[in-house]
Amino acid sequence: MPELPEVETIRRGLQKYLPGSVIKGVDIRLPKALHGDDKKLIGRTVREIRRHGKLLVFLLDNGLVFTVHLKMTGQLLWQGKGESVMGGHPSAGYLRPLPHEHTRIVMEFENGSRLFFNDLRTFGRLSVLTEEAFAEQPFVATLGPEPLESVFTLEYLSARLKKKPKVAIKTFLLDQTNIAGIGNIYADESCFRAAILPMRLVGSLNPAEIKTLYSSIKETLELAISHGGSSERDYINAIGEKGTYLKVANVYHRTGLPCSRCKKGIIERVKQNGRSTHFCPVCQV
DNA sequence: CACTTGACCTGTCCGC
DNA sequence: TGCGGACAGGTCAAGT
Repeated sequence: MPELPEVETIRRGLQKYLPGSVIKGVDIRLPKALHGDDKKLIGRTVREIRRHGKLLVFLLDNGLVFTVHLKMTGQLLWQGKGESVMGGHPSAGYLRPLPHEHTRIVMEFENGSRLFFNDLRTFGRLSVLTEEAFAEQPFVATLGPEPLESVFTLEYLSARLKKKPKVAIKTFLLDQTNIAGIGNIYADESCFRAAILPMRLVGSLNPAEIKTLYSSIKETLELAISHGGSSERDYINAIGEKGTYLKVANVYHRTGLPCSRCKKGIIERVKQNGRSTHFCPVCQV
């Protein structure tokens, strides 16, 4: 489900409400959804919520963290004491009281608020570990730079692209060790913004195109965050609201519709690495 | 070594 | 209406 803009939207919501809350209990309704020792969470205070790519990291006191990866259909919903934030599922197009049958973990806090982890497809995970163990996780240790932070420079992107000339541009963008947080929607949308075909090989990019791709990635992600992300079916933020990016999307889920830029092309969809790739065959070259 | 495919799951949607 | 197959935001292991 969620890519950088969606996870960042959830993070901002949680960061507003959660810090200072003390964990009182953890109800694990699907055992495999939690890795590590949940008993260590009891009595800990949530200090801060960070994001590394698509991974949410909850910093607790005493050097402990818990992480949440939502994978395809995960949701994190915060409910204040006595409030009734509803959990969307799915595609149903309506919200239901929490917990419901796709609620995998419920965290209860001393102040009466609760955090619900819903996940239809059960790919998502909550992990409890020390800060050191977290940093050593292969996925974290090899994660590429945050595309909206200063570490992600044009020079970095150029150098990294030069190392993988034979892979398709979209494949490069989806590889989390190159750049953190880009998924299928924003890979396609970034390529459209850059007017570059996603299936082209990295080695075919000239310096001007690399520069355009660089700014397109940043602009696309910033625009998506400003829309609160994309709600295709399952995604809702920490308080149950949908994101509106798909209303301004140019190619994702617009197969067969006219191109918003050149007005001539009809958006096409092809399979690339087993996933859908959307593009305008006329103005993306 | 680098790249591709299948597996992990549940659910929806489309065509016949 | 029923049924089979394709497809869905991600990542990892296994295979080529």
